[in-house]
Amino acid sequence: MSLRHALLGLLADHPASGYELTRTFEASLAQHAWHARHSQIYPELGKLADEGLVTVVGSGSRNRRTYDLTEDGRAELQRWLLSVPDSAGVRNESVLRMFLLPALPPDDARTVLERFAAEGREKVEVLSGIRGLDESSLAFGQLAAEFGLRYFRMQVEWAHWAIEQFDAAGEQAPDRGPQQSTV
Amino acid sequence: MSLRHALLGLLADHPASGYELTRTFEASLAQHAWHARHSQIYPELGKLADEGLVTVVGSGSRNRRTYDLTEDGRAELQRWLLSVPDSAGVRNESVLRMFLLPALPPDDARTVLERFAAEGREKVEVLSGIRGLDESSLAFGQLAAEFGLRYFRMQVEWAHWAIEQFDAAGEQAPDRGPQQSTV
DNA sequence: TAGCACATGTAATATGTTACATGATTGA
DNA sequence: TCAATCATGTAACATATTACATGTGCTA
Repeated sequence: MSLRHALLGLLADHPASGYELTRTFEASLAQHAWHARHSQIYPELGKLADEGLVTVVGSGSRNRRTYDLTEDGRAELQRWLLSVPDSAGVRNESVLRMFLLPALPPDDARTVLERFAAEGREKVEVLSGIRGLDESSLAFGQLAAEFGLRYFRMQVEWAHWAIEQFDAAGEQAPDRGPQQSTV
Repeated sequence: MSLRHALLGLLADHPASGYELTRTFEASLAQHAWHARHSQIYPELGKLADEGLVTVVGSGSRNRRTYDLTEDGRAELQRWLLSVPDSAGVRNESVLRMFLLPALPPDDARTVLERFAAEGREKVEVLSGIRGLDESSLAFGQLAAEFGLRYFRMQVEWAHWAIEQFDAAGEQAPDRGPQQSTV
């Protein structure tokens, strides 16, 4: 039930439409926190409205409706934020791939690790630009951007460390001859 | 379809039963990579066996069956590891909570951040002990442990940074008086 | 002989993805 | 007027969780 709390949390920042919320998910939450598509967001907003946790505060052209938190919604959000999470239930396909790399021939593993490091460097560059753009208020976007920056720096450093490990493992077994790639 | 690749990846390390795989998920993958329960693992092993990607290589008491990769299974695993992932689809409830903290009164946000930092410190301590225990081979467990160590150090540092931000935001608006907690 | 860890299985429910569907508004 | 973006909705399917269900082997 994290989707509904994610929606409540975004609406706590400012009222928004389903469309805006969908784009905020893509831009801000999807990377490290929570991923959701519009096909899940629109029905959930409907349910939240039925339950009185959000309410429609405006409508525009193209059937656009703007939602805001109700008092009940804010209370539920705060209750959830202060509660102690029971279990994580983390899902991260990139990290899963990295953990399973020993199943590849070392040369291929290195190739994938280089790719992982390069992706991290690119993300760091993008996020370095974003940081500090809006210093006026402490919004969730700033917390997310700083987390992302630190995360991707860690990703790059870990990948370098992992490449060293594969190199060292290769040197310890030089009798196996040059490693054959499967690609 | 990452679950099946996670299973193939674990079996690439060594043959295992559904029960062992379930425990490896809990101990090694669930934290950062992929979470799965036995109720999902057993049926998926059955499907993988039907499709010829894994095979039963032994059975013990209590209906225990040990699975191993087939050649097809290894090929599929390597194909997947070398393919470029399309979209992440990340899910991490702890991080989601942290990003939404601005919805709390600053005092409560700080409390939750302290909790987050403390959790990170504990994990770092545990993982510092694990690291270097099995230096003989480069197994996925070592990649995961090192990633975890670096991740939780980052978590602690980010939490400290975030606490500073909340403190600074509080000082910029001292006219609002002492912040009232909702708890 | 009781309690715990081992070991597997499945049904009902909830959540999430993919694909299909529709149409308005804006800017080149 | 064409393409892109805005804006929402839903049905079919896939994946994941929770709860229920059964029994074995070990050890104190």
